Amino acid sequence: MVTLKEVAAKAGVSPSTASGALRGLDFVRPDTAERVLKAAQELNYTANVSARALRSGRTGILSLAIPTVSIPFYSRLVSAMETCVEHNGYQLVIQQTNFDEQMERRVLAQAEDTLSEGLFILPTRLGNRDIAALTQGHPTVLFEDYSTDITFDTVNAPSGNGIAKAIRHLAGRGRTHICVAGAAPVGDIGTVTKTGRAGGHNAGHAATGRTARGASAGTYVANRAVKNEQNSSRARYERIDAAVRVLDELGLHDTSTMIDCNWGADGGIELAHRLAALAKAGKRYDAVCCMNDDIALGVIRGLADAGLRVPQDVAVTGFDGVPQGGWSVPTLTTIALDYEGMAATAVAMMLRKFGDNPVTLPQRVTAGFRLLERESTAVAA
Amino acid sequence: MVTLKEVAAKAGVSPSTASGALRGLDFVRPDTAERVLKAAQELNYTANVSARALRSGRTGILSLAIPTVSIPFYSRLVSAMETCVEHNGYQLVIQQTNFDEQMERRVLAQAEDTLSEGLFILPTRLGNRDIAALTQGHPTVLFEDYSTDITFDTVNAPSGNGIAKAIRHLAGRGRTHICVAGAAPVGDIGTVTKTGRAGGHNAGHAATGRTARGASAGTYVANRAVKNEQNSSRARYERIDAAVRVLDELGLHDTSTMIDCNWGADGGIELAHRLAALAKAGKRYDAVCCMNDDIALGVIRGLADAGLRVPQDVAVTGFDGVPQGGWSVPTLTTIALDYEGMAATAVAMMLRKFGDNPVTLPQRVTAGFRLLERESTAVAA
DNA sequence: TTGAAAGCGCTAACAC
DNA sequence: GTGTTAGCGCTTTCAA
Repeated sequence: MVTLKEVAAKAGVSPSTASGALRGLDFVRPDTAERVLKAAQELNYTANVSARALRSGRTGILSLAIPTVSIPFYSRLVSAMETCVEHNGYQLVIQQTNFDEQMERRVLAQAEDTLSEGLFILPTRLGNRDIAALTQGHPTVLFEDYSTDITFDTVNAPSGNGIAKAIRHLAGRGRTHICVAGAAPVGDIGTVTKTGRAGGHNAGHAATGRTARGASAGTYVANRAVKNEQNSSRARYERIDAAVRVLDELGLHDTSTMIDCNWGADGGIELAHRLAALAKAGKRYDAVCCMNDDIALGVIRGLADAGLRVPQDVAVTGFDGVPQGGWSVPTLTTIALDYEGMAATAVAMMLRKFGDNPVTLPQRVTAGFRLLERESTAVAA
Repeated sequence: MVTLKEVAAKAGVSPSTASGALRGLDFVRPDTAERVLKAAQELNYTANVSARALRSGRTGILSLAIPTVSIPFYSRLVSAMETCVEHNGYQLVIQQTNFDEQMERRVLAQAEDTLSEGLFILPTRLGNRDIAALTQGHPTVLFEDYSTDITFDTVNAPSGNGIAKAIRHLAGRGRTHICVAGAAPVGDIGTVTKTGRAGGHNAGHAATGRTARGASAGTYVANRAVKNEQNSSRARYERIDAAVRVLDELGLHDTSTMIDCNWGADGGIELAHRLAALAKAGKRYDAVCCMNDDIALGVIRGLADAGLRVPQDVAVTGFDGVPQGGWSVPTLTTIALDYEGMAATAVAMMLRKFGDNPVTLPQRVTAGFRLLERESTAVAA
């Protein structure tokens, strides 16, 4: 390995001058700088990053902990994050936590022990009390934190507003019997937290056919305590809240229902089968508002199994705007998220911490979104 | 930040002893070690990774350069790689090259300038001559390199064998007019390299309706020179080769065809529309063998547009075994890859370089696969 | 078994 | 402008 010292020697200057020249600092005379550059070139010199890191305290690495990269929502987020981080001159380490509490703990606990200068994490099992305890002041930015306190800089998907928009869209299409898929009715909240797992493997068990009645906004609010105590899948609650409120507002709570399911295609398929069975039994729903695109794609698949047509018999909406919804049969109406915007905001929040500006209080930013109207809701009831 | 020196002071020993104790070296007396550990605990000491890296030369970081993480094949691979790398005590940096030659160059050129101890790269634009020049001996493992020389340790998908299996499967289902989607006939190879882009944005333009006749194995082999010179999408050629050979062997080259398209769902959709037009004109194909799952999902979508039924009218196969094929309508018959196996092999190849074992010659490993029979080929012609 | 001393390669004060 | 000097925090000889 060729060192700075050798370059300096070859260029006939001191290491510090060489250092300055190589970093383009302007205290070096142009011709000197050129000589150094030439020497470096000839020796094929490349700075030792570890040494630089030790000296400067900057490693140029940020890390991102998400459940997995193989679920479309997360891979879109990772993709946007990598691009954004790279544009800011950093590299991105990824860590998959697999919806597992221990892995989330480990990532947080080891954050300080790592070359990483800062951690982005999308927690699914840990509350921000735990996170604060583990993170010990290490620069941290959260994704999808909906807790009542804002203790960390956070970037959230527009869960509430998005779901509201989707439901209004369905209602606007004349749908009156809406099944909210992936959200349990209030009475089941405890159950949700026990079995619920975004994209996970537990069989979703739901209080099928219950109407949202008992889950009116008022009732639900009373359950917030439970919600904060049990820190499972967070976006879920935000979306349930919104769904309940909008259904109430539209006067659809008697005809509609909320059914829990896994937040993956498997969950959607299963739920669709259950819906088909209900239809046979005379209880028809003419729309399914899914808590994410994977569920929605599964629902479309499951309805096809049962010979129910989308959108003629049942309209379906998703949430996230993952690419796959653009070429499913039928294509999926969804709430498209601004991934690039989310990434840009999160990275900006992180870099702000490194500057020597005064420290500001943590903020929570909700990403922009738009309703992507496609085939799965193209027909009015 | 609390340093080793402080821990040593608190424990009443020297830094070197403390260092040994913390790393569990056995020259330290047990009770001394315990004292050090206790001190470290109390001070909440955590070793400075940069310093350790500088001293030891080991950063514990590996990096993976792939076109993008938002295409399912790549995200599955990234997911498997992250898990595997983590199990081996390393962290994974990802870098998206976006099917762009300059980005691939940059990643390779900067590899040495990075905290990363080794680079995994799936090149799409660079030949391994270029790669060798840029990589300068930095530990490197390739994915998807099919060039004639084996100059790097490489892990490949079973492109040839996989496509062959898919085509045999279609033939076994009585399909005789097979369209190979995503592969241009020989005459167009030059064109492919100009416009072809895995998952990219160029509109695929194809010599529609040409049969594979002119593209028999013999003819094709003559074009290998071109193939090696132009290092675009590599898996492509391997798969074309196999397709041509098997179609020949099955006596289906007169009735079949090869049509180029983008390696994304958009390409598949477009191609399906073209196929539908051909069908109207009396030229029917009863099967489409796609070079990857994204194309296949697009083809299914595009055929639906035209009212052609899958699998009754047209059978469709994919390649890669991405999760989405498991819940499409219909579900997709595909060549499922062993992602975990690919990752394990690639990581083992990398770690072997770090050991002090004798250096062996580079190897090329082809991953295992199996045919996943699903609905898209469930009916015989 | 422990400690002192010497760096790993670089950057940042400070002097010249 | 440039060189000298002094570390960043750790590991690793080598002596004691």
